[in-house]
Amino acid sequence: MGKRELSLEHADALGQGLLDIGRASKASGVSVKMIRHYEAIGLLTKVGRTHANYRVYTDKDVHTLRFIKRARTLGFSMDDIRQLLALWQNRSRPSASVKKIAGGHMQVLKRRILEMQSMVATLEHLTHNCHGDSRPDCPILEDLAGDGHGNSGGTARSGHLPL
Amino acid sequence: MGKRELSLEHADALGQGLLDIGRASKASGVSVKMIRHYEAIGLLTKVGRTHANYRVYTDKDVHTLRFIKRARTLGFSMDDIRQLLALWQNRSRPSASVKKIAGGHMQVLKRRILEMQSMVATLEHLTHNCHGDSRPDCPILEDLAGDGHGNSGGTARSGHLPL
DNA sequence: CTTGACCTTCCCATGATAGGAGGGTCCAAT
DNA sequence: ATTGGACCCTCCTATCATGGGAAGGTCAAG
Repeated sequence: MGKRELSLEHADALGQGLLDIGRASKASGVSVKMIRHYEAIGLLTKVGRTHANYRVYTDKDVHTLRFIKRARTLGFSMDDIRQLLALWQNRSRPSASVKKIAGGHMQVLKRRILEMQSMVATLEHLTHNCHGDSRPDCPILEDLAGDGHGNSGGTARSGHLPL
Repeated sequence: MGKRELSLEHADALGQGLLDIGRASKASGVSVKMIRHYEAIGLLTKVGRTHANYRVYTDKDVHTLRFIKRARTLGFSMDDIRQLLALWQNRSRPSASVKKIAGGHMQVLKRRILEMQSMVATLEHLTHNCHGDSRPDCPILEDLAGDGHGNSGGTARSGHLPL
């Protein structure tokens, strides 16, 4: 069936190395949706268009997309990426600026890792003490409930609220 | 400086232990915004109201809020919490059900930790090789750009873990 | 009565990503 | 030439948990 081979040659001015958004997506690993989004938020300078208003991507654009993709894979925020792209495109950048962004990001990551490790440690402890059978007694729930009172029906003295 | 002391006594029928949303917030550590939100999404059964339409919280409601708060602190999703609350309120629950939810959550956490540790390892390696001075040469950018050898070590180019 | 701390509802924003509706365009096969 | 369908376009909605703020009501204290 119609498997549209490369075309858009008809477009106003193009040599080769020009891709439509679907091909740019495959070439970069960034989804079509996200490519449009990155353009919308200004991460990608406005790309070209065919006469039919189709976006046209150069090898350079695709390279930028791969850059973004890789940075996302390393967990950088879009904001960090915006700065990294600017530095990348500035051939007289000081590498210290790049290193600083990366260092800040690592700190964020490390803090999050510690938080999650603490969660895991607690959960590990609680589940270790939970028999995990058909009986209702459960230290996990007891912890969540605030330990102190075994709970539930305890303060059943709820005042009726007639409204 | 009308510091509205406890009142809402005027409300039709109340003994004590009944709080307005602000007090319930302080007592539970859950923000006022979130208390309303939890009610809206059905995590909290509808609370009482005064004649003036103010929400009224019982000790039991506050206990539930603290339960939610604690579960969030341990990183459970709202969906997990919904189930945990149901189990908590079901006095004949099998502890195995609770343990299963906690175990699933731990797996999610552990996977995320591994992902982030991998990011950190890569970044650590890259920043280690970056002089971080005024010169533009930067292995971090080289890696992101995918340009040739950004990748000297072993860890670098992968970025994906088996999920 | 005024003040101001508190409450109410409703709408909007975040960050990164995805889904879908409704409609246009290109090309190959009928 | 028409058709089918793969692809493109824009615009709107949703996610998840949280918070900000506007516009207005209520209450106790000064």
